[in-house]
Amino acid sequence: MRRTPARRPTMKDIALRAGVSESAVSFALNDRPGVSPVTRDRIRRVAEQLGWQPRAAARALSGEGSATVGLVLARPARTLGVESFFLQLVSGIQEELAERKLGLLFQVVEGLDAECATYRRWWAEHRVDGVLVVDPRQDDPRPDLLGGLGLPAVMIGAPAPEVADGESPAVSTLGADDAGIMAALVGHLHALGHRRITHIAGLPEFAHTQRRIASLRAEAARLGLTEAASVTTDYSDSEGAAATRRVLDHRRPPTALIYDNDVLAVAGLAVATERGIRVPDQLSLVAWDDSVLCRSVHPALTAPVRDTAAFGRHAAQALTALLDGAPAGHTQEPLPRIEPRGSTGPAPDQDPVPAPAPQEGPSGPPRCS
Amino acid sequence: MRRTPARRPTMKDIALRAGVSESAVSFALNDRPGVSPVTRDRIRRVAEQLGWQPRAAARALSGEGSATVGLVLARPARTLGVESFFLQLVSGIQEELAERKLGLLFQVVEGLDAECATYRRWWAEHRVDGVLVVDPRQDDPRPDLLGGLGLPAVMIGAPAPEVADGESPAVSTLGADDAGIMAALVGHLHALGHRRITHIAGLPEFAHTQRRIASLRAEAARLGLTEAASVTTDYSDSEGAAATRRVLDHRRPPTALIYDNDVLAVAGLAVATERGIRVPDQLSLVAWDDSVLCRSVHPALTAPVRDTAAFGRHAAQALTALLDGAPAGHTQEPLPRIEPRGSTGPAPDQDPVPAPAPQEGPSGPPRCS
DNA sequence: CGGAAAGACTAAAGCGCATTAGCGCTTGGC
DNA sequence: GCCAAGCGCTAATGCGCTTTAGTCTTTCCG
Repeated sequence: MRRTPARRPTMKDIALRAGVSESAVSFALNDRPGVSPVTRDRIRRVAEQLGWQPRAAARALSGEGSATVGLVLARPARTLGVESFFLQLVSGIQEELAERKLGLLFQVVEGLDAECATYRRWWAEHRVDGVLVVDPRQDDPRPDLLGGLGLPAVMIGAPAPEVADGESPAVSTLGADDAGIMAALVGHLHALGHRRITHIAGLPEFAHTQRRIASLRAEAARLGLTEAASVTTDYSDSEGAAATRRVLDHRRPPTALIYDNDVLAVAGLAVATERGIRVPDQLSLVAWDDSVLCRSVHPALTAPVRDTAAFGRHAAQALTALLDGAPAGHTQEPLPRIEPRGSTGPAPDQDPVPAPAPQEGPSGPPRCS
Repeated sequence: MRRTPARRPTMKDIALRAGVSESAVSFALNDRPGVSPVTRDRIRRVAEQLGWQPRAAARALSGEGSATVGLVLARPARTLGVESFFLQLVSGIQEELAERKLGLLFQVVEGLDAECATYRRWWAEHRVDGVLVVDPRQDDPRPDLLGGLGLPAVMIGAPAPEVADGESPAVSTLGADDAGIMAALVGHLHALGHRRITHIAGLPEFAHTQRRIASLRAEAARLGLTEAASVTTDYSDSEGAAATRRVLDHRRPPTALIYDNDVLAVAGLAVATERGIRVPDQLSLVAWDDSVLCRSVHPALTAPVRDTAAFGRHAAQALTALLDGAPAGHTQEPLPRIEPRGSTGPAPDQDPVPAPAPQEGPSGPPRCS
């Protein structure tokens, strides 16, 4: 038999017990003037003794906001439970939110449209005070949408927006230096003697994918590398493996591969292992995001080591600043350091010999973007 | 310059426009009797036209519940962003919740105490109508806590609780057949000729860890395996690797290893690779949870393939049933199928030769639980 | 010593919704 | 032809909190 649940105390209970009016209680508990220090203390004691907590809905209804921020993840299911990145990010976000007693409303949806619909609904229902937005895109409709709704937002991993003089941007942005990282990775490989580098990228509609592709091209031009290219994938292991096979089937395959996330890189490493290509002797591999994964496989994967939890914390800080009334602005994350591990080494003198794959038919021609 | 955000319409606006009272609007929009079909339609149209959505706080305040369920993840940060399991689970949970227009309040905390504190706070603030609880433990305090608070809850991955006749359990449970899976895994390995099996387990305080350990012991006894043991870890890659090293350093090392999650297994595979132990010729590996990871590494890891998203969906269904007033009960997940992959093969005729680890001092004696 | 100002506190209204009581009208049964 | 019942709707209340507008008392100053 279920015990009848305890009734939660309200301010009225406190007022009764402390012998004051409800307003006095409100003033006392919200650090507002209007009550003497002694009364304040007494009220506080009673509140504590009763285990009172403000009822979220009542607060929200009387104009205080919902004390909640939202986060929507819009990724196809199969690439979802994959990257350590998100849980790390969320974990960092929470650290900051917990301090401010803000809740995190979380939603996983299939695509961009559903994501936008979620924002609209949250806005209409007053469910969140602001949102954190991930995976900025090319021609992203979300800043305008959120700006139009007047819903405070932080675009995580987006560059500073271009705004006309005097205008203030609709949303805050938290930049990750993709170009800088790419330059560092290419520099690392170039220093090891690599001249043919291929970039196995993620989804082309994401802005950071485009930035990385552009940066690779720029660095290649700067260093005089004529054979540097990017191919895009959907972040899934299968496409990572397939792209790797295609690239390695090339007449003059690259000596180094840069993968846009850990899953792609691990899948690529498996392809190399399967083909008997020695890493890093014949082929060097780099993963974009560091993770347990990168450290777990053998050889461990060279990767830029950034503090993802801190990234999340900064994003949450940018949002709380916005909620406090600060104008939207831009923050830039520091450039992470490249951690060289077993998967990168000096470029081979000769090209790696792509042994025919064990149980595989002839591969098609490599398709590079 | 930020546009002044649009004012969100309330029922009063609808009432005004439709020329009826607020109550009529409430009746019409909540499918309650008291308005004629024509008026109802008119009101509905106006509501739609205005893009009205019920304000969550107001609903909650007038006794309707918060339309939100909570999920707390209490895992040390370093083992967090690791398993695909959680995001998959959450993704499944959302599918169900989205249909019922329920939000998911998500929180990551450091430990059990913080988790319990979160439940208390959520309860006191009326922030959630129910919670989903993961990682059931030995002597878990959470069912009693939640039962006492009268907060509907579903323990994900917990066996049916023992309750006295006539009593109903405090919370619902959704069982995963750990014992059955372990039996199937041991059976698979036994059929391949393996006789020395070690189980690299997860955190000992989790109930499922204990169930798996007990099941391994039982199966070993049934099959007459004298050398079957479990060692526990914290799920981190480093402990997975360390445990693997210790076990392989044994005088007569096992020919098969069962890992309690994908990360441990991948770390174990890396150790084998690093030592030049051929998988599966000399050593077979099994991962408990299937994931992209298991499929990405080479050789791919044999694992029980369960539909984690469905698991999450079922958990959410159990909770919504509870919210609808159904009594707490138990549901059992079906036994997943074991997917044999490249990491398991016939037991070697001879023991695998544990080559001395490259840069490592002599290992201590293996410690098994 | 009178009046203004400041301080401590209370009363009351309002946030947006659900719900209950109640009002006026139409029907139906006898 | 009258009363009861039912329908369609409105008015009013309450959820728990914040906030504004007071009220009453004390203090300070000219």
